[in-house]
Amino acid sequence: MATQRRVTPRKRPSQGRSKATVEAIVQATARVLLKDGYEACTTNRVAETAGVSIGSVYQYFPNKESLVVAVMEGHLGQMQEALARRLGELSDADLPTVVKSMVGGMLEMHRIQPRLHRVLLEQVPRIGALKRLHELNDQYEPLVAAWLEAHQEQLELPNPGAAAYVMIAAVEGVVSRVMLEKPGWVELGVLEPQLTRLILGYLAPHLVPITRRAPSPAPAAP
Amino acid sequence: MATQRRVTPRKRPSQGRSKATVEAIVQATARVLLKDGYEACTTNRVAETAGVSIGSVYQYFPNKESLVVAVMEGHLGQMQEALARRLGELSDADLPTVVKSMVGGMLEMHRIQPRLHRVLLEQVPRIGALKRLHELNDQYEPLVAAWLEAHQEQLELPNPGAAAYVMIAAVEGVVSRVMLEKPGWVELGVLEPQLTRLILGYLAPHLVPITRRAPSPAPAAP
Amino acid sequence: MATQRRVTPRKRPSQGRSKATVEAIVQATARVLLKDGYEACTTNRVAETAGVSIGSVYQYFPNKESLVVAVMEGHLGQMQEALARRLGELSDADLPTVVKSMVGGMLEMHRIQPRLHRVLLEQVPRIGALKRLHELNDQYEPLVAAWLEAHQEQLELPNPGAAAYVMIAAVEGVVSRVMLEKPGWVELGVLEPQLTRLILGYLAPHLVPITRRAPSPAPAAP
Amino acid sequence: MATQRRVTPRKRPSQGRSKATVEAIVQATARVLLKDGYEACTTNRVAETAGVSIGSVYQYFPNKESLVVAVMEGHLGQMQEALARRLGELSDADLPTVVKSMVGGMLEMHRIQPRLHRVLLEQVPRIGALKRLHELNDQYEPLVAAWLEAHQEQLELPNPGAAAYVMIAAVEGVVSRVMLEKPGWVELGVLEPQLTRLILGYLAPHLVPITRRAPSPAPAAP
DNA sequence: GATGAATGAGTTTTCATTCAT
DNA sequence: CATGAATGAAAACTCATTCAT
Repeated sequence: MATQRRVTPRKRPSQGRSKATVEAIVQATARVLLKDGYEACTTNRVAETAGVSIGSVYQYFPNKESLVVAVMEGHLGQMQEALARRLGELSDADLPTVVKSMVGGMLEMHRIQPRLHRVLLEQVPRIGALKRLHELNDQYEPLVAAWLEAHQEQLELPNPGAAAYVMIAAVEGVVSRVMLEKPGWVELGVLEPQLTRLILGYLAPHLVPITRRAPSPAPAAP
Repeated sequence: MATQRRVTPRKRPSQGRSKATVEAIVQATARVLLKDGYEACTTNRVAETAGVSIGSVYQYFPNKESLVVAVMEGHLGQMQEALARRLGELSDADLPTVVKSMVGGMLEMHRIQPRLHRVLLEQVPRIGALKRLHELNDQYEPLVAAWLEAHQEQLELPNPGAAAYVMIAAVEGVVSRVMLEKPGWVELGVLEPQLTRLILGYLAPHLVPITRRAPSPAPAAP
Repeated sequence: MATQRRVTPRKRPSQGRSKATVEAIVQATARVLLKDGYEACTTNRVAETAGVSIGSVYQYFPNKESLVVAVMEGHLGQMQEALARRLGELSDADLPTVVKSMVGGMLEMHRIQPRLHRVLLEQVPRIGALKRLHELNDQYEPLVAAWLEAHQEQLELPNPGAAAYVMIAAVEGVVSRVMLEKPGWVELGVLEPQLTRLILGYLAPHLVPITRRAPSPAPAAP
Repeated sequence: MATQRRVTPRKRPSQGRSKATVEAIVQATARVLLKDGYEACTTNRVAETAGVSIGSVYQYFPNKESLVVAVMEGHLGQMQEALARRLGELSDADLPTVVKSMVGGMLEMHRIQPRLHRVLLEQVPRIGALKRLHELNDQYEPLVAAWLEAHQEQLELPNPGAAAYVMIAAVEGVVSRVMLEKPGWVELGVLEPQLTRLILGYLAPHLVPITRRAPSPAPAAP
């Protein structure tokens, strides 16, 4: 389809000054992406915004794509950390805790630079931000799968192998979309209980507390 | 952020000859997108592939973006139809039928031109394919919501207002991702029961059949 | 410099219907020139404005330039007529009458479609409207020269051969410019006496009436 | 009518190298205009003629029009200077001197690149060369008007407010036209005395020397 | 004659990238 | 290392003109 090319930074900046330059360039790229969109994000504009010459940009980055990739990696790295903080250890946690961790982690990681996230997802071609986001999620599949396996008896899983994957994908899918369409739901706390129920109902329907006549009214979509 | 511009076709073809031309152009665009990716999808290449002159392309489409939009609209239109066929009427269906329709409809609509779908999602900037896909889904929210409301008694919904939305988003999120990462699951019939259980567990956990010791091993991801 | 090409209409319309079509096309050209300027005056737009197909335009006009030339010829023809009406016969007129005729004729001919005149002069390249306008004026040089020669005795002309030319050029130059910069002057009657004096002072300074202390204030430039 | 767009240079050249580039581009534009006319004056041809890449042209000029404007500004600047040299100070000069300065200044400024002048006037659309030329002239109106006012007593002006304008327009009109139609007249010295008489007869007819029976024959128009 | 779909050479313009200073 | 002038391939797009119907 399309030709591959190097997207990794050209050289590691060793000295402090260089490191600052590289940082400035990456931040400038993010800023331009946010302010003007991908199409208007030219290398010259990035250089200008960063306050360096275009030559300096090419000192550290082999091409334009690598600039955007650097921004994406930085952003995904932060998301990764946010998720890791919550999901890091769930070895001996009980089911509600695990579900809560998962849902909470997903929500938290999507609170990081949501506008930049949107631009990376919707506007940047070829970068494969969606794929990388999925991969990020997938890293936790083994962890979740392991826990599920370890607690199989209390669960009602017809297909434990697929469960971790489906569960992660479902939460990520809902959160991701809500962030784009109804960001208010996250802040209002509407989303979290729904997701908790969604996952709990999936893993262990018999443990879902019976909710008779919920008098709580539906929230207005923003 | 970025400036808007017209993406609607320039003029309606009146004669039969020109109608064929327009069709050829749109199909050529899709073909080039698939074969060479978005970046290589230049207007001249589209014209060449369609077997028309570049002038004819601009006779009917104001700019490059409008070409891709036309492809997207055609594709989403087909998806829409596929979903509508299944979800069209669920007024007096029972719960399992409704869930099955939903899940089945989503799966079916994602079977349409999955490679083109992927290109539109991952490579085409600014077009907002993701957004449009979400909008397509959202059209069915009222339908599903109405059904949920009509059958509230047999359900266990703490927040019926959000339920339809979450439910659709979850299924779409999982299906969409599985299509990209594990397309085999769909054909193998792995996904459908999982999604059915996911939604059933969400809407009415007390109705999920108890599955003791499923001896079926997890399928290997392709 | 640039290549010559045919600018005359392709064929004379013989039938009434064709004549109407040609007329419609020429008028449409003028209308588009006025409304949108030369750059936006494309053949297709002219055809559309005229309510005929582009093919019909090329039935009667060999190329775009001939369209604009036709407009110019029509316009200059009208100017020509206006001037001719005044300058047609001055054989036995006296000096003030001749000068008045000249100045009046120039003023009158510049009252014809001044906005179209401006567009033709300022925007249309290659057509040579300025040159044609000069040529139009120059047609009257022999007439004026003959009169001057016939009345040499009462004049004070050091170079009667040049006088007609200079005189015409001066009046045309002033009128033309005033039309662009201070059109109000023409209507207010400011210009005519000045031009009369200019020419009379040139041809026969001793005949200029002595104007002591003109208390009339200067008119405000619009 | 037509949309405005930027015609000013894009960036000021800072280094010596780029200053030479800009100069080469402007000169090349003038050369191409002269040699091939406006229609054939494409940006690529200008770049080629200047010996720079097309990219360098767009580094300093936002579009084609701005190139031609730069040429026009340069040309008008030179004209301006030529006129200023003569008209700069006429505070305490006497009438014949002032008239001579005016006429001489106009003639001199029209000796500057007459062929380029013609191309700019006749071929270049939208640039408004005629208007700018008028504006250039008009700058001197106050100067001339002030002088006229200061010497009102010795003049015979029915409308001093209009006099300066009419006078300038008349001379410019004649000179401009003679340059196009009878350039020889300027060199042969035919024009200057005629214009002097024209203006003198306008401002102070009683001061025009009586010319009896000029035996000099009229020169043949080239 | 009339139509308007089709043409395609030719233009302007952009922008990632290089490299002399 | 930093600079920014210079590059030029390549893209989008226009519009006068032709010609089959």
